[in-house]
This record gives sequence, C-alpha cells and structure tokens, in this order.
Amino acid sequence: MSLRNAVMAALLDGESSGYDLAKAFDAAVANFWICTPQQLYRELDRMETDGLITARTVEQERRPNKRLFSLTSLGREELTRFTAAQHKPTAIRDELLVAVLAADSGDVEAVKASIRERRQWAEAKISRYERLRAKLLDGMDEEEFLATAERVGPYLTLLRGLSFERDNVRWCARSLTVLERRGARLDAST
Amino acid sequence: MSLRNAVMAALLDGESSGYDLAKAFDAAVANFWICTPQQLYRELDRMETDGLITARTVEQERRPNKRLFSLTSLGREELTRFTAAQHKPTAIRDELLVAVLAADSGDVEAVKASIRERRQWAEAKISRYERLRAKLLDGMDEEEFLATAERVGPYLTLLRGLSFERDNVRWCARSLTVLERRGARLDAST
DNA sequence: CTCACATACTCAACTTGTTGACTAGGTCGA
DNA sequence: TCGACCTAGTCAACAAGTTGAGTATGTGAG
Repeated sequence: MSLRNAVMAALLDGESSGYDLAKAFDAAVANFWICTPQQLYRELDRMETDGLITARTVEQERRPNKRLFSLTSLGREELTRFTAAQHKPTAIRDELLVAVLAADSGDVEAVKASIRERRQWAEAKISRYERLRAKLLDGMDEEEFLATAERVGPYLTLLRGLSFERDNVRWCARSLTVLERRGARLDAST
Repeated sequence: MSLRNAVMAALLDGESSGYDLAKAFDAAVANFWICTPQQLYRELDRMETDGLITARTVEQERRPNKRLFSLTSLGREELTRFTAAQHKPTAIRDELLVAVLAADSGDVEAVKASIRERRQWAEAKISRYERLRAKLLDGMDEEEFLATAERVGPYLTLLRGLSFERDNVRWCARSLTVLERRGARLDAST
C-alpha cells in the first residue's frame, strides 16, 4: 500500500511520466523503495482511478506519446495523512546475508566472490549518490543548503542511502578478511 | 524463492519446530529476512513435499503436539547450490524514509515523532543483538572465537545487523537535528 | 548497415507476502 | 478465578511483487 506514497512523494518534484518515474526511482528512491516498471505503471493506473493523480497525454512527434502524471489535491492530502501515520520497521530481504549465514557448510569461495561483487556494487552506488548529492548541494556547503533549501527530505534520505552503502562496504571488507583467514587456517590444519 | 534458503540456513543449527523457527527468525534472522509465521508454516509444508526437509511429530502431554523439521541431504545440497549462486542486491522497503522524503510538505512534527520512535526501536534491537553476540562469543574475545568456532556465518550476519542499527540511530539523530533547526528557522521567519 | 540501447509503454501469468480470525490447552499473577 | 499471555499451530482471502514477452520508433557507435 506504500508504493503509492513513494510515488506521490516522487511527484512532489513536479509532473512526470511513468517512464521518468521509473528512472527517478532507480536513481534516488531505490535506496529505500524498489519496484519494477510494471508495478509502477499498474499502480499509476490505480492511483488515477482513485483520484490521487491526474494524467495529461503529451503527443510527441518522433517518440511514442507519453502521459504526464501530477498530484491532485486529494493526493496531497493522502500523502500528508501518510506522513502522520505510524510506520512499520524496515523490511530487509538480503539473499547475500542468507548465503553468508549458510556459508560454513556451503561453497565458501563462491560466497566470497559474491561479497566482492556486492562491495563493488556498493562502491558504484556510493559514487552515484555522491554525484546526486553534489547536484542537490549545487555548490553550497551542507549548512547553507539545509538553511536555504525548500525541501530537505530528499537530502536526508540520500544521506541514509549513502551511509547504508558505506556500511555495506565496511562489512564486506571485514567479512572477506574473516573468511580468508579462516580458509588459511583450515588449509593449514589438513 | 529465498525464504526456503533462509529456513534451511536456520535449520543448520539442528531440528526445530515451526513455532521455534518463527521465534528464531524474529531474534536472529529478522535482520535480513523477515516473514510472518503463516508464511513459515506454508513454506515448511511445501519444503516437506519437495523433500528438502523431513518432519517428525513429537507428542507432548501438556502442550499441543509439534512437528520437528530437519534438513535432508537433498536440502543440504540445495542450500550449497544456493550459496554458490548469484544474489540480487538488497531489497529494502522502508516506509519511514518515504515519509521523510515527503516530510517537507507533510506533517513534520509527526515525522519527527516517527523518527524518534524508530531510534528507540533501533536501540532496543542493538541491545538484543549485543546480548546475542555475547552469547555466541561465550566469554571469548572476537579473535579467539573466529579462530575456533565451527561456524562464523551467524556471527558475520549478526555484525551486519548490529552496524545497520547503529547506523540507523546515527541517521535518526542527524535527521532530527536537521528538522528541528529547520523548524526553528521557519518559526522565526513567520 | 547493423546492433545495441533509449523512449514509452501494455499484457498475462505467476509467486510471495499480509491480514485476520479460529482452535485448544497451559501457566502465572492479582 | 479472571484475564493476559504462551505454546503450536490451521485456514481463507486478498494485496503486492516478479518474470517474461510484445509493440513501435529513433539515435548513435563501430
């Protein structure tokens, strides 16, 4: 029920097509809400019939037509209601951690490879987030930005994503060290 | 498809009833895989028909009978195959972050209250994790434990949970500061 | 000139996850 | 002895998320 709210929050930045929303989700919101394009399109349809958003079709010459969605006042109300509601604690589902939990009686080398891959992925995310941050700050330092910006929400959620990925990198490094030392010890004892 | 694997990983510790698994999930695995008891029971049934686990019924005098599940060799194989497979990057879904994203045009006071609540929740998780950690270490220091323990997987995933929640607490504190300063500024300017 | 990739979606089938209620006894404290 | 909570589940209905394919056009690189 909360993809709706994520979409509405994303539409606070102004009207957007489903396609652009999907990209925006991938860039900035993916850190705390992921979804496939299919989910988005389906949800946008429902939200339109529920009156939370309106669409206007823009005809384009050399591209398929697109529908630009924007928040209605009902949508804004709903979103405000949502911000005032209680929020369930995070739901994480991380296959890599399941694999690490079972690593001791599984394929340790493969798990180590997965951890290395994850670390690289996290590093790539960090640089994307840093670029986004620089763009938000637009030359200002953090203090100045926080004092003058219209919205601080996007910045705060970005910070969360950044520190999550940094934490990921640290944990990957630590786990690799542990698993490697362990491998060396087990080799020595045979 | 991966709740199965989480269940199998949990069964590496020995046979367990659905009820106990639900509790174990809540305590140690919830950090990277959450599910409701209903999901567990349904999945356990399926896993049994698929031959990944076997059940034996234990009759109890003063309590309802229970079924103890344990891994079959097919289950072990499956689990090893899983550890060797590729793992999709994390899927997080956090309503609180959606609310923070929309906070600027929503009910800021309520969002602040939610952040405070989340911080408390995270702190409670941290102490539970610390207790679990002390229990795993069993008087040893970390080096000694990592050198002698049969399994390090559970310890590594626990570390991830711990640092995730510590990061949460830090982010909550930072966000509250930002939102409070902002509130003060806005009040002053009206 | 072809191939990959971007725009901008739609449809269908399927698997997972969530919610709420129900059964049925036992223990423990006020 | 009443109510609250623990053990140990089951059932049904629904909501949400995933996967894979299909449509149709345009741009840019090699």
